[in-house]
Amino acid sequence: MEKTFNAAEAESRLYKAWEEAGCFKAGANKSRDESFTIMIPPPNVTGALHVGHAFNNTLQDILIRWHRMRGFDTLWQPGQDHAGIATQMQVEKMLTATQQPSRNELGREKFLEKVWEWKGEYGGTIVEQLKRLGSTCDWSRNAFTMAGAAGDPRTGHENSPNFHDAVIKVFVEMYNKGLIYRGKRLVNWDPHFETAISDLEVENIEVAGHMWHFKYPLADGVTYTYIEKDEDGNVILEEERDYISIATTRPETMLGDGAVAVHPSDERYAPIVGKLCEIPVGPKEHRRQIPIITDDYPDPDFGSGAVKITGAHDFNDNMVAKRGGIPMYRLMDTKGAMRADGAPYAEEASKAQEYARGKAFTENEIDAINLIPDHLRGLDRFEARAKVVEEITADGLAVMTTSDDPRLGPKPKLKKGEEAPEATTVPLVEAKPIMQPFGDRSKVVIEPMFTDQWFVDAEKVVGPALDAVKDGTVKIIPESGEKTYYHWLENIEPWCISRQLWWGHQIPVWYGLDLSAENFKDDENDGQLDLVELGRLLNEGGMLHRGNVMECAASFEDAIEKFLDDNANIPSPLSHATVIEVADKHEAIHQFAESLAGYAVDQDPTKLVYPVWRDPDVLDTWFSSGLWPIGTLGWPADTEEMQRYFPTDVLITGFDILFFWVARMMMMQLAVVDQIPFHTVYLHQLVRDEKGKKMSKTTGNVIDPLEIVDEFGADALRFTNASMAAIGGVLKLSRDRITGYRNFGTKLWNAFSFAEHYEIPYTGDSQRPEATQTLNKWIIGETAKVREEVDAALDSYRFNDAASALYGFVWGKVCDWYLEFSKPILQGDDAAAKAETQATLRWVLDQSLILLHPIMPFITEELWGHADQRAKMLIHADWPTYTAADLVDAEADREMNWVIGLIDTVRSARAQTHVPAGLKVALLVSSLDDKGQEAWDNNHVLIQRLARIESLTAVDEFPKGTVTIPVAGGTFGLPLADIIDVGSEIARLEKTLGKLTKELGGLRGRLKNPKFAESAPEEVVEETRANLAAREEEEGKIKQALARLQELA
RNA sequence: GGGCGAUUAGCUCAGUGGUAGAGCACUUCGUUGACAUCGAAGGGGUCACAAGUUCGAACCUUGUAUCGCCCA
Repeated sequence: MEKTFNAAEAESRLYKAWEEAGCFKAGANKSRDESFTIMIPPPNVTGALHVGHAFNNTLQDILIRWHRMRGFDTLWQPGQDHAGIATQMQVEKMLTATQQPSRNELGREKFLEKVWEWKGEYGGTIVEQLKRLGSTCDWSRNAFTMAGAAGDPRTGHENSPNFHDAVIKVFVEMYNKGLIYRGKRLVNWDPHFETAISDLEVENIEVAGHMWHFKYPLADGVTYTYIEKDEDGNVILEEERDYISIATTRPETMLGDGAVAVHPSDERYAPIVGKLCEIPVGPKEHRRQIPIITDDYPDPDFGSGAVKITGAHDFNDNMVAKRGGIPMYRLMDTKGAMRADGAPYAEEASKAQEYARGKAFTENEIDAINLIPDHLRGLDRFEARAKVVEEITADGLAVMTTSDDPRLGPKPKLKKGEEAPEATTVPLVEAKPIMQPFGDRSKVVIEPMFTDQWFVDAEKVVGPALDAVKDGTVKIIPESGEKTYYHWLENIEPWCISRQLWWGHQIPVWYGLDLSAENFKDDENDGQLDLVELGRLLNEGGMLHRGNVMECAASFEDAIEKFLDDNANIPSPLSHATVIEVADKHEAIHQFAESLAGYAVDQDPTKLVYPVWRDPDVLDTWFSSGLWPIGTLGWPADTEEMQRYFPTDVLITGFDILFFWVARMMMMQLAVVDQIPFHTVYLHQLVRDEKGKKMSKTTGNVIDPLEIVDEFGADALRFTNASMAAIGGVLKLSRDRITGYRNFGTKLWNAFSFAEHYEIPYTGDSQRPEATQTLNKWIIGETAKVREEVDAALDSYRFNDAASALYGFVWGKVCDWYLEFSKPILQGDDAAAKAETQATLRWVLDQSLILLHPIMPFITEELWGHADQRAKMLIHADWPTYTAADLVDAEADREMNWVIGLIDTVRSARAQTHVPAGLKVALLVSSLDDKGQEAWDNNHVLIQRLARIESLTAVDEFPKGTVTIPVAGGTFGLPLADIIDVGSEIARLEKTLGKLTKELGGLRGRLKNPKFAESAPEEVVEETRANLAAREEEEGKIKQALARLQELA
C-alpha cells in the first residue's frame, strides 16, 4: 500500500468506474420497492461551484448513497436552470469581449442562437464540478428548464424532458383558471437590464443618504396655526403657516406626487386635511396641486409627520395611493431616466390638475401622462434629483436651519487654533443612513416602477401549500423554517412572473387589434362590409386606436383559432381575415391597413389579414423551476418516472430560497397535479468563512471548493460538510477542520495498512465471525452500536451526529484500542484466536468502509477495492441491519471497559509522576475481586503491553510511596518511591480528591432530599445511588493513598 | 419598527430536565515494527445576565444585554 491515499489520482479513476458501470442510474442496486428521490436544486447554468453547492450536494449525496446501499429504488435527479438575467448578461459580456455585434444589433432570434451556443459550450461546467465532489446524480437524466424551447440544440441535456411544453401548458391552464392575470403593479425595476426582477435579486444595502425638507405651499391662500407640543402636552411651538413641511430622501419623485398624507390622529395638520397644497417644483405657472389626505401609514413622530405620496415609485406610497385612490404618475423610462415622451409639460400638468380636483381617471390615462417639466426630460434620475433640489432651494422653499445643526452630519475637523466658522443659514439636508435597493447583478439602484406585468394570483393557490405544512404532510427542518413559511404565505403578494428579457420561456399570449364595433351599423344589413362601411369603421369607429384584445394559447395555431372565434361577430369579410403573426403592434397596424387598402382595390377577401403579435416578455426563471419536481420527470406525460418517483422525498436547499423556490414549488405542484412535491424540506444556512463572514469577492474571503478538493481531497471536504451540518446551525468553513478530516482519512488508510502489515488475508467480502474472544465480541458490539447511531442520525438528518459517531468509532475505538489489543494475538501462537481476530478485524474494517462510504466515498471505495474479489463495488454494497441488541455482549463490554480504564489510569499516573515513557514498571495489586481477577487474567498481556507493566505482584499492603490506581473491584499500585516527587503526588491526589468531594456533595445532597426519591424516576435514583457508592469507594482509596504518602513526607 | 434565531472551553461548535462534551488550538512527554496527516498525558467552562417553574435547569417560563438574519 502507498503511505497515504492519493486522492488526486484515485478520485477521477473511481468516479469514472462508477459512472461507466451505471452505478448512479435511477434504480441502480434496487432490491426493494420503496423509492427514494431527491431533486437537485438546479444550479444556475452560468454558475460555478461554490461552497454552498458543495455543502448542499454533499448532504444530498450522503442521503442518496445511503438509500442506494439500502436497496431503495433511488433517483437523484440533476439539472440546471436557465437563469434568465444572469445568462443574458453573460452572453452579452461574451459578445462584447469577442467584438461581436451586440444583443440589440443581433435581434432576438440571432441572439438566442448565441445563447444556445454558449449554453452548449459552458453550461456543463457545474456538472463536471459536481462530479468532482463525488455526486452520484443520474447524469443521463440531466434536465434543463429551457429544454424543448425554440432553437434548443439539446447539448448537455440530451434526455431532458421537454420543460418548455410543461411550462407553457401550466401557464395556459393557470391563465384559463384565472390564476394568472396581466395588470399594473409596482415591481422592482432594474434600469440597467431594463426588466422587472424578483425580490430575491434585490439586495438592500445601507448607504449614506440625505433627507431633504421642503415646504409645500398651501393652495388657495389657506393658512393654519401649526402647534407643536412636547410629551406633556405643553406647547413648544406655535406659528401661522401657509405651507406643509415634507421630508424626502428622493426629491426627484416629487414630480409624481399624487397627495400628501398625514396620520389621522395628527392634530397639527387636522385643520388642513382635505385642502390642496402645491408641489414646489416645475414652472411656477403650472405648479401642480395635490390633496392633503389621511392614512395610517405616516408616523407622526418621524420627520414632520407628513409624507408625500408617489404611488408609482415607492412601495409604501403605492399602498397609500391604492387605499386613497390617488393617481400614480410614472416618472421614468425603462432606463431610469426622466420620461421624455408625451405632450409638453404645461398640457400634461393641467390634465393632472383636473384629476387632483376630482375628475375620474383610469390607470392607463394616468400612466400616459408625463409630468416631467420640459427642461428635466431625459435627465438621469440622479441628475434630476440635483436639479430639483437646486430649484426648490433657489425658490426659497427648502426648510432652513443653521449650519451648526447636528442633523447636517459631522463637521470637518477644525485645525489647531482654527476658530469655528460663524453659523449661517443653510437648507436642512439631514445626513442619514438609508436602506437602498440594488440589483444583485447590475449593481444599480433598483427603481420601484408601476408597470404592466403578468402575475400569479398567489392568494388563490396558497391554501393547500399552507395546509400541507400545517397538518404535517410536509415537514420543514429546522422547525423555525415552518414559522417563516407561514408568515410569508399568510401575507402573500401577487407573484410577478414576467421579465423583459429575451432568454426565457416567452409568454404564450398574443395580442390583436380590437375590432369589436358595438355601434356599427350595417347599412344593407347583409353582414357584408362595403367600402363605405369599412371607412367608417376604421376612422369614425376609431378601431385602430382602441385597445388590444389578447388570447392565451399553448401555440400560435391554437391562438389563431381563438382570434377567429373572437372575430366571428364582426362583419364579413373581416371576420375571416387570415390571422398572421407580426413583431409588434406598430407592425400589426401597418399590415392591417395595407391589407385593407389592397381589399379596397381588388375586393379579394382572401388577402385580408388580421395581424397579431406575441407578448415579448418571458417568464421568470422561478416560474419554470417551480415545476422542477414534475417537469424533470416528464410531466405532463404520464411517465413511468412520475409513477415511481413522484412525490419526491427530500428537498435540501438553502434557507434563502424558502419563499422563492420551496414555497412556490409547493403552490405550483399542488395547483397543477394536486400533490405535494416532497415530504421533507431540509433547509440550511449560508456557508460562511471561518469567522462567520459571508464570502464575497470584495472581501476576498471566498473559498473555492475545487481548490479544497485539489488540496485535501473530496472526502475531507465532504466529511467537513457533514460535520458542520447540525440542524439549523451556522456553517463556518475552516481549513483547520478540513485538515483534521483529511487526517481522519489517513487514519483509516493506516488501519488498512496495519492489516496489510500483519498479513491478514483480504480475499473478498468478509463475514462476521462467531466470536469467542472477549476482545472480538466487544468490537463487534461496538460496530453494531455505531451502525445504529449512524442510521438514527441520518434518519433524522443529523449529518453531524453521523459523522462524529463514525469518527469516534473508527479513530477512538477501532484504531486506538482494538488494533492495539489485537497485536499480541496477531503476533501470538494461538492459531484459533489469531484466525478469529483476523476475521473480526477484516469484518470491522469492512463495516467501517460501508458505514463511512456515504460521507467519504472515494477513500472507502479505494480500500474496498484492495480485496481480491468483491461481489459488488462498495457503492452498491449492502448496508448492514444488525442491531446492538443482537451483537452487544454485556460481559465483554464490561470487561473491555475495565481493561481500558485500568490502562488509562496507569498511563495517567505514570505521566503525572514523570515515569519515563519507555520504562517498564512493576505493578502491585491488593484486594482484587473475582471479576477483576478474571479480567486481569484474560487481558494481562494487553494491559502489560499498553501500560508498560513489567510484572504484577499481589500484596496485602502497598509499600510507602506507592501511587494508587483505584479500579472497580480492587486497587492497583505503582511502587515508585524512588522516582516520584512526594509533594507533587500529594498535590495531584488532593486535586482529584477535591473534584470527587464536590461530586459527592452533589450526589449526597440529592439523595438526602426526600422529594428526590419521591419524584425522580426509579432508575435515576438507582443510578445515583450506585454512582455514589462507586465514588465513595474511590474516595476511600485516595484517602488511604494520601495517608501513605503523608507518612513518607 | 416587526418577525425569526443565537449567546456553552482560546477557536469552531454539539448537547430537548438527571455526573458539562467533541474537534481544532495550547502545554508536557514520546523515532515502543499501521499511522509524526502519529501516539500518550494534561490544563482549560458561574453554560451571557437576572428572576421564576422543578426534587433537580445549559435545556422550560419571563425579563435584560449583546450579536446575527429576514422583512419594513
